[in-house]
Amino acid sequence: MTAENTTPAQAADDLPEQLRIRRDKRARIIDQGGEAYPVALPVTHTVAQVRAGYGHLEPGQETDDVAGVAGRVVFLRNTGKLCFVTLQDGEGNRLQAMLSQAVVGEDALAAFKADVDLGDHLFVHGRIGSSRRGELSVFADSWTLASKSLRPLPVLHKDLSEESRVRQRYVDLIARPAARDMVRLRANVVRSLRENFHRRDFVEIETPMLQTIASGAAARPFTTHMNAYDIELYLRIAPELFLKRAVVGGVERVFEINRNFRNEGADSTHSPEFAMLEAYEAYGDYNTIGALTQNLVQTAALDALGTTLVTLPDGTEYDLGGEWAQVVMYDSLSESLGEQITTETTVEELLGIGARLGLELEHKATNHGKLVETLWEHRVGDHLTAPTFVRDFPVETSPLVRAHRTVPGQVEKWDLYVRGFELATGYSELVDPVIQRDRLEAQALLAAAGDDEAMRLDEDFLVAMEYAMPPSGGMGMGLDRLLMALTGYGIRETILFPLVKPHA
RNA sequence: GCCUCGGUAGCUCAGCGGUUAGAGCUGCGGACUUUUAAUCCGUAGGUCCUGGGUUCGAAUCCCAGCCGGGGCACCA
Repeated sequence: MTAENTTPAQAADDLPEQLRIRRDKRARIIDQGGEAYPVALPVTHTVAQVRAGYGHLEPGQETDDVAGVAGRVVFLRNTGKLCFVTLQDGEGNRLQAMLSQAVVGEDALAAFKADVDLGDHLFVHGRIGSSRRGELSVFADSWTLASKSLRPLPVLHKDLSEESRVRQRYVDLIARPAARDMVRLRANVVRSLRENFHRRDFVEIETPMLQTIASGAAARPFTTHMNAYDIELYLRIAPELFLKRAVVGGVERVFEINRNFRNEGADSTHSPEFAMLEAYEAYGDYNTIGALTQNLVQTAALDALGTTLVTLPDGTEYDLGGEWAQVVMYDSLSESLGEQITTETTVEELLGIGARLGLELEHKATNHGKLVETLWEHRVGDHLTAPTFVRDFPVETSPLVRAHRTVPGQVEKWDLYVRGFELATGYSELVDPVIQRDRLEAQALLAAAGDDEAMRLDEDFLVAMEYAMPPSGGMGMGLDRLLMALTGYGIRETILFPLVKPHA
């Protein structure tokens, strides 16, 4: 044995039996002059190509077509002088190979039995045909180990525990079809969104992740430190203020698909890092950007699922298609409460309503807007399942939105609710730099008073706005949440590698 | 942050004060040339999450902590 090929004895002693045996097999294969990890293999067909080209074969029908195919071993059946092995590709396509002693020879078959385990990558070469039982197969005339797995596969007929799924997604992807599907579904959704934007002549840009002021949303940021300049930096909580700078500079139809970071709670609808789509359209408003959002979601559903009719894991269905419902926040809240709520309703009255409903609202008592939004979420938002635009928000909670064109005290903002969670939000953007400065200064006062989620004042953003931003519609949509809406899974299932606490 | 349920073999789980902690799959040895989670015979594999405590005796009961699921609170 060479030093490179030897597992240190001390480590090997601590290893569970099944891991130790596989390490020993690897070492033995290499010692005997074989390769456990060959650099290249003469692959001529993918598993999918063989299935597509020969799926029609009758049971027992053989061809003279020869293929070299590789895949991960997911089943092994040994009937003595004939072995069956099922190879799986990354998408979950499977193809059987048959190794007969009469074809590969006694030594090659014995080596196959000794060297190949479940989970290994295997290359087989041989004629394509169908077994007597009708299983499409490669009748191997030779085989080669493509990559030796040192760890056993989990049982493939039961799902991994939820913890193992996220901690070892690579295993989850091998074992669970839904995990494989989510990766492709997410990619197809993102592609659909991008292509839709490109068809509309939107320009995709990337704005800073590291920011000296984290603003553009009401959220607590992550902090970090830059050594070269010796300054504290924030991970962005939203791209909004930079996308607006771009609009000021003339990128008048602009979008970004990228990550935001918020240092807050994590649950089935919240992840500390999450993917966000934001888009701004000059000479649009919250109506045009709402229509755009509806089309983006519906087109993504059609492109990725083939339908706007979503079937959830529990079997229930709902439709993302058609014209989405619209409700006005104050009207729907008034209707739900059976009493009129307006921008004139006082904080004391709202607290009284909350108390009658048994809600703890004292920590929200800083202003009218927060109370109205909280009451609305409890009474209306949590129960909205069909996609619904909720329109016209209180001004206090929306410092970046322009005043409603006819209703005093409200702003032209909608939230898009689907299945009880907020999927997207859209504005008629506030472009008056004087009002914008007033709004952010008011937020700064809240921050100074201890509200650590008040929006920060970004002076350079205000200077940019003073160069005049055209009237615009803007929207932001949680990409992970779009996947949730399309699949019914929790946010951590939509993220390939979600943050997981390390074991102690 | 609070409440609640869970953490046992490589994987999925049972056992919930009383012999030496079990099952299925997996592994290892053997039989078998058409299997589909092959079958059959034999066999190995465990800091029972961690640390304290109670007890003649703890995987099991109590306390503290770590990690995870669900719910509440906060947030998108």
